[in-house]
Amino acid sequence: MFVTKTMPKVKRLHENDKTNSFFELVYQVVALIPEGRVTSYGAIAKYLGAARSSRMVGWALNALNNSRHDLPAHRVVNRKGILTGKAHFRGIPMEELLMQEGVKVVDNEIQQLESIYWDPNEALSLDK
DNA sequence: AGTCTGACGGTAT
DNA sequence: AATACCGCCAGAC
Repeated sequence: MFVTKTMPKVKRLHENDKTNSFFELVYQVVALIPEGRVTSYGAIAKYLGAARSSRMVGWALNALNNSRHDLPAHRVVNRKGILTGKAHFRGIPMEELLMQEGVKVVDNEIQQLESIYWDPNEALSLDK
């Protein structure tokens, strides 16, 4: 399920299969977010070729709630660095998960977002 | 089958 | 600066 250097393939997969692969693609990208870094729903959507489907990224992560997984969903925040998905976390709070990785969070908002922001559009650039 | 609802984001007002 | 609007589309009814 997880992909590393084959992300370009992911794009092709998306083009070929427009049914329900979107969630899987989201999970693949989320799995690649480095510890201590965060990205946004919109950035993931854009990387998957669905720039205007950021809401679906959140929806995809929401679907994780009822199943076991090892995805760092807490590393996905909105474009301003606000922990908008906080309410959906069970067990360890999203904020705490981030703190454990050294990410500073104050009042639901990530501090110094720019310095830890991880953009799949750059990190997983197809040009590389 | 039709409607509604979002872990969003951009564009307009 | 703040608010409003709406496209996106899979699922739940």
